[in-house]
Amino acid sequence: MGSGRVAGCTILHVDMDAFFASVEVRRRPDLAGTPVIVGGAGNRGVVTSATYEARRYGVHAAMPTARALRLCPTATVLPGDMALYSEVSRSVMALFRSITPLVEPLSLDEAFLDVSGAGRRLGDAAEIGEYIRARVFDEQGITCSVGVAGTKFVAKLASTRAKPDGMLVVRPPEVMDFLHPLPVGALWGVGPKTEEQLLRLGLRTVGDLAHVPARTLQRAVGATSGSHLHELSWGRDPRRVVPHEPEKSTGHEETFGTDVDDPVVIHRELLLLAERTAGRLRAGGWLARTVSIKVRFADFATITRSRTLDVPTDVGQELYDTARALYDALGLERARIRLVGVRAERLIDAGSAPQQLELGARERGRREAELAADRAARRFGAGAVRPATLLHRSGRPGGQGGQEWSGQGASAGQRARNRSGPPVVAYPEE
DNA sequence: TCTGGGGTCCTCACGCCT
DNA sequence: TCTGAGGCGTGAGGACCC
Repeated sequence: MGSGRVAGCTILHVDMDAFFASVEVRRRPDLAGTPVIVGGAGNRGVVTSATYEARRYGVHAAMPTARALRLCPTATVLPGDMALYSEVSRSVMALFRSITPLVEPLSLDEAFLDVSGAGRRLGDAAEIGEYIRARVFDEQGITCSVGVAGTKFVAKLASTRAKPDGMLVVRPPEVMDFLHPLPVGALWGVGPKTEEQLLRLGLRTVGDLAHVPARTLQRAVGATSGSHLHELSWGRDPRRVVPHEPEKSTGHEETFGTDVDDPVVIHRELLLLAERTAGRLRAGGWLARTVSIKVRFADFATITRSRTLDVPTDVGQELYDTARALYDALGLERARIRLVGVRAERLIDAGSAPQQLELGARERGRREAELAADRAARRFGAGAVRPATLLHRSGRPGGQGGQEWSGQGASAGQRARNRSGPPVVAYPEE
């Protein structure tokens, strides 16, 4: 594995190394070579990214920040800057697309590339991998790791093995030698629960799994997952690199700084989350057919409830009305709530959705107000315009301070300046 | 130790319709 | 007219990924 021509290998998996933390170090060179953690700093924050210097202390993503700091007291904790990471991500993805149109982003920091059409121009897949690594470093000042293989799944495992700042090529004849010694948990789709089930069957490695009849696996983990895992264990993965998959859902959720049992606070949070979700729907040009809510209780038990709408919508007030009805139907009497979330599901393209004759003037007026709010937000920043009740929020992280002006019954056209910040306008709720 | 936020996919149960 | 099977949509929950 590693050198020479790479016949049969045209799929690259490119993964930025400790992406968020690396971007922060680029911005603050004084932190180079030191442990840096990006994540929430509050009592309920978790690590989203950590430099390799921090990982040496056992710090990893999804770990509570408080615990990470106990393991690595000298680490610098930074809150994160998604706008900056998105900008770097866009530049990196643009570089990938200059090499091949077949780029499938998986998240901000990783993507699959099918370079079968780029060979004549740039060399074989391994040469293209090294070219990408050099250009990402030259242009962005951060490192990435590359896996090269004949399938997406092996390419992804290869990039993981190559980290940090490396590249691994797995040619088709080498796939079994590469795969079979790996622990079953290395397979895509095997998380802690499935791994536990497989270990109970005595299956520790991918090789163990490959030599068990597919029907045994299907009995253990379900028909679909069982046959899928069996195929993967033999290196079979027919999935192609697909440049664009349409979004299926979008939403927001938020964990309260401390558990909440006040229905007024929860309703207000649902309104905020519904407004944000609707803003995303309008920005993406989607309508939602289904609204779902998520409620997590103090003991971490989590429930979801959903309802399909008669008429698909991108209006925050309509999302909120449904979310609130779903929440109220739970009949929770002062239960202690840790988190609430609102999601818009079963999205359809707003442009292709049939016009609803029953869409009354009231709803249309509301939608126009929210569209005006979107325009104001683009001009003055998120949160410049919002429903009146959200101007008087307190007791939750991210709540707004008292510097703002609330225009009672103001239209989006009415604006006022607070003493130091951007204009803030409120529109009344229905 | 005490668990964020944004997603996707799968399974199962249930009601409705043919 | 009744009944059962199967398809389908919907809703809930769990597992997993980054």
